[in-house]
Amino acid sequence: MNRPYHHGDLRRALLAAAWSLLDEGGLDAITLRAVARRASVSHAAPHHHFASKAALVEAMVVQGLEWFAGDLQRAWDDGLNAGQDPLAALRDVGLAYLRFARGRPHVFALLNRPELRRPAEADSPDRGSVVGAAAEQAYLVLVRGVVASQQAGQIARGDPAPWALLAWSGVHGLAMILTDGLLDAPEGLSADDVAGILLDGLQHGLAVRP
Amino acid sequence: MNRPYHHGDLRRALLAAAWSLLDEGGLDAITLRAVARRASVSHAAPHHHFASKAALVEAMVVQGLEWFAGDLQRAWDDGLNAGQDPLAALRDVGLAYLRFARGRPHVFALLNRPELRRPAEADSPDRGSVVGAAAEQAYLVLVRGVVASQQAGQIARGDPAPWALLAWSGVHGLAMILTDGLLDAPEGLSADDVAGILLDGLQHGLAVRP
DNA sequence: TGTACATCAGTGAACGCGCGTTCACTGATGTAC
DNA sequence: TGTACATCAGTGAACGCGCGTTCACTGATGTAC
Repeated sequence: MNRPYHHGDLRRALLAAAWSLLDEGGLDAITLRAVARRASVSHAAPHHHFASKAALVEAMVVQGLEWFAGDLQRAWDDGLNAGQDPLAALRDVGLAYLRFARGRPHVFALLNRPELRRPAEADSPDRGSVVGAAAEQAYLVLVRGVVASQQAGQIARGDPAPWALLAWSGVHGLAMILTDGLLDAPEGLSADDVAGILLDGLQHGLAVRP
Repeated sequence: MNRPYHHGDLRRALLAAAWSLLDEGGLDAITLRAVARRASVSHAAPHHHFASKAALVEAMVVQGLEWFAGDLQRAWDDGLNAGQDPLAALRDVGLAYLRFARGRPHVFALLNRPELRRPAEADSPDRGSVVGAAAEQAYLVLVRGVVASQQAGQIARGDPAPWALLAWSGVHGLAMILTDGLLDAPEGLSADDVAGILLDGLQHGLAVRP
């Protein structure tokens, strides 16, 4: 292959290389040198596109959060478009959450590394807020779902935050258990079964009590 | 201080040093050299007590799981001894879970590193099972609580595993959120408030529906 | 259309760093007699 | 109670490793005229 001296789109290629390394070996597998190697470029080349390793990882966190929030939003929209009531659509958001975590466990784990979501040093004062804004998008999908369910009379009125937190905790906890967790899934149950059980339980927990 | 040439209890001192490093800086702060430094010993000394860094970390995981399971068991016993019904005692187990996670977030995170709970290589074939047995102790506290609640008529009969999973997911998810998570706690709520809300929600989700 | 030149985006050698591990060693301890 | 000696538990120097980063460089590209 007759590669020109200039790559043309190295920044994108470096990110792609980093994602594939992450999927294969987790965060520890990401080093600037490995990324450069996989992109078939000298190990100093990435510095023209990312000022430091931290900058590369930050770009990944932001992109990962966008994917994640996008998946959740899409599940919500699709549910409503299919004529579901808000609580059922919210359940689909939970399923999308679990599907994301199971489909790309290392990406999911990356998004849950708190030290990557805080400004590391004074050299990037706005880092926390950029990342924080991306994370907020995901949370807002959930809160909007809770509010819509309240308006439809399916969840008790009042501050939606506690309900959103309950739902998020349950789904997040199960996602951790399935990908990372202390527990194995109970014998004889598939991950989908388990997800269904959890979401049923949450739905009962959230539903207005007659 | 007139330290003798032989330390006397270096293995224990090394573990203590490793725990304090973990609490201060997380898993990445644990290196054999740093542990030796903190124990005021040359950096080759730990090899007389731990064959490798992995062996040290494994010892920590086992000890951490024992602490964790012990806290849960104690909460359950104390609840029953105080005359509570099983579901209320189970709620106290959840509180103990959250208290452990918040009190020693890096220890909690350590217990949730799946790569540390699997045998790393063929050189320790029984490693997974030693660690797994420790983890199982914690889970069994929960399952026993669910079974007792079922016998008391507070949770619907049948396979306790799904209920245990629901409870574990909710508490585990909240623990992750409070220590590591994507979300901040809702404004104006303390972590204890949030824990109370979650546990109320779970209790409603678990309770037999009249 | 051609040419001069600034800028961009790579290369490859080199830096210092902390790491886990190995090694020959030595001082301290405990035991047999 | 002494003494010889094996064993234990440290020391400190050295190893190779991969890392992030820096540097002087050079080939490719785009632009002004």
